[in-house]
Amino acid sequence: MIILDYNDKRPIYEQIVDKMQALIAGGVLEPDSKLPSVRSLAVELSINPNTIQRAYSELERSGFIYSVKGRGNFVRADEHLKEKQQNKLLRALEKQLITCREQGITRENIISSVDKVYEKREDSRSADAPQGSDGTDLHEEVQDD
Amino acid sequence: MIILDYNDKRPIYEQIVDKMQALIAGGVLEPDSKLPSVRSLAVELSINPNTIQRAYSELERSGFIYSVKGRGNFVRADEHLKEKQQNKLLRALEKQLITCREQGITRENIISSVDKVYEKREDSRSADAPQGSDGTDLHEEVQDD
Amino acid sequence: MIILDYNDKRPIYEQIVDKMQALIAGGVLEPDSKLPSVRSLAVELSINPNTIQRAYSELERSGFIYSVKGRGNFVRADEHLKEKQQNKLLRALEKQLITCREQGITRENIISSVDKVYEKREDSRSADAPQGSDGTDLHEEVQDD
Amino acid sequence: MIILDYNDKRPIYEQIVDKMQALIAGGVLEPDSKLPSVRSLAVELSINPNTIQRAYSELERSGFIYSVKGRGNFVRADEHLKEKQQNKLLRALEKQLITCREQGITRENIISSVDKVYEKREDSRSADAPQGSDGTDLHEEVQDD
DNA sequence: GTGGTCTAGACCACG
DNA sequence: GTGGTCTAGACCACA
Repeated sequence: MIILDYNDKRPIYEQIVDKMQALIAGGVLEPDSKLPSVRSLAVELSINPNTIQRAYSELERSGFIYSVKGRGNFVRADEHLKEKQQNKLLRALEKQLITCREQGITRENIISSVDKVYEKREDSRSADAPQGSDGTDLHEEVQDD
Repeated sequence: MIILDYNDKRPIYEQIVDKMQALIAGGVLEPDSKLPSVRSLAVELSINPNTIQRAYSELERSGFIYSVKGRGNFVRADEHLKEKQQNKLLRALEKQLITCREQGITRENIISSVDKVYEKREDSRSADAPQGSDGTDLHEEVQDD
Repeated sequence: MIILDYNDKRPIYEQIVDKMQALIAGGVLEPDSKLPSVRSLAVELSINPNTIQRAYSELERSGFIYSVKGRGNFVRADEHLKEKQQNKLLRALEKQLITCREQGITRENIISSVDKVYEKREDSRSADAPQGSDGTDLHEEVQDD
Repeated sequence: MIILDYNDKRPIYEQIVDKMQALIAGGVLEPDSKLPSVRSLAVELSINPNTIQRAYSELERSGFIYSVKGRGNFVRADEHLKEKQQNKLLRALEKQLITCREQGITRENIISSVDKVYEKREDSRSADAPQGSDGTDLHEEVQDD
């Protein structure tokens, strides 16, 4: 379910947080369902339990999960999570759009990119998945040159 | 010309690199014009000269400037620089668009954001600046929750 | 009678202890009346009997109940219980008041909060409940930021 | 400046966070002043640097400080911090007041406690300290019995 | 078994 | 020297 990318500059715990947020906001993980335990996920990803612990702490802090001592970590039931998540993404997108605009990229260029991304999906969606679901790479890094 | 933001998570040298790249690609710094010396810029920004040196090295590596031993650093005359820069931005944008799509954001939502960013500017552009100019914060940070 | 809050950071057994203490000190549970058995309460709350056992042990230790082997757990008849409970609350309140004072909060601010809490209740009390009754969450958690 | 209480149930990092928040919101630590480095404070308190790191992370997350890699941690300049901090305390106080009210404690009892705390200070203030400053124990624990 | 905290020691990026 | 991440291993409280 979660694939770590050691070439990614972002820390491991952050990669986990992002994937989990996407999975939760995307509805793949249902409210009140139990997440893998800290130790078991650590074994599964072959990383240190402390790193999982940190990821889970972040997720709890940001309201995606709640943890009960002695029982485990559970997906928080919050109707507005998906909406919040989407707003966050849109705000981030707008910041990037401003940069594009400032560098002289035209609105047409942008729309063209949007279409490229969305039309590709439109094709595969009907034959493939019910809705955006699997690829969950938030904030992916971009090579500098 | 360059304003450092210590609240920004990105390292100082990277802020400088991004700013310079924007200034060069945007045409504010003209081809073959001389950049401030490492030492003077370090004084001006009151930071460590090593940091400036690193930024200049990065800029040289990515082809935005060239350095002449004993004379200084100069803006590279490259017709395709602007284009390369824009392509880089568009590729980054598309990655984020994919994430948006995967989280269930509709094409309409995206277009709406695009319009928000571009319409606002259309107004000010005619009265203000000929083209993308100063506000050039790439990769700007976004609050997590 | 008892509602567990799994979002609450406090351990389950402590939530039970606090609730019981409030019910007993508030007179809802009368002296010498029998508490639900460990097993039945565990079933009712669908939690581990060990947890109930621990809560009851704590209650016995702090003098709120007494247990008779083979017969069950009973509310202790102690005239001073209510008073002790109130003193405990007042001492806790004073500790927090000291913190408030140290952070520059004025006596007027405090009084204003006191009035907010007590006036609201004055209205509802006559039409509602004879005295402090159920909502009895000690140490309730407060969002950090 | 910071005294750890190993008898306190609260984790060490949280004790540090609370003290620091009090010191910052109380104006003892001035905006943009540098905090002790992670390592040096660890030595001073004779605890592990990781623990300090965690405390500082929490402080940054909650907006009290900002950190610059390679330079250190600095007090954030935020006019509203003190206000926010006081509001947080007042909200926590009100929760506790509700509990008091529910346990039958009268408004008079409360006021009496408030006066006890504030009058005592009024005496010592004129002869002692200019304003609430030194004692900085937020959320202090209260014995159960 | 679960989560949570802490230590000891290491490595990296930044300035 | 600074902060930040990660590992390994330990201990505790809770259910």
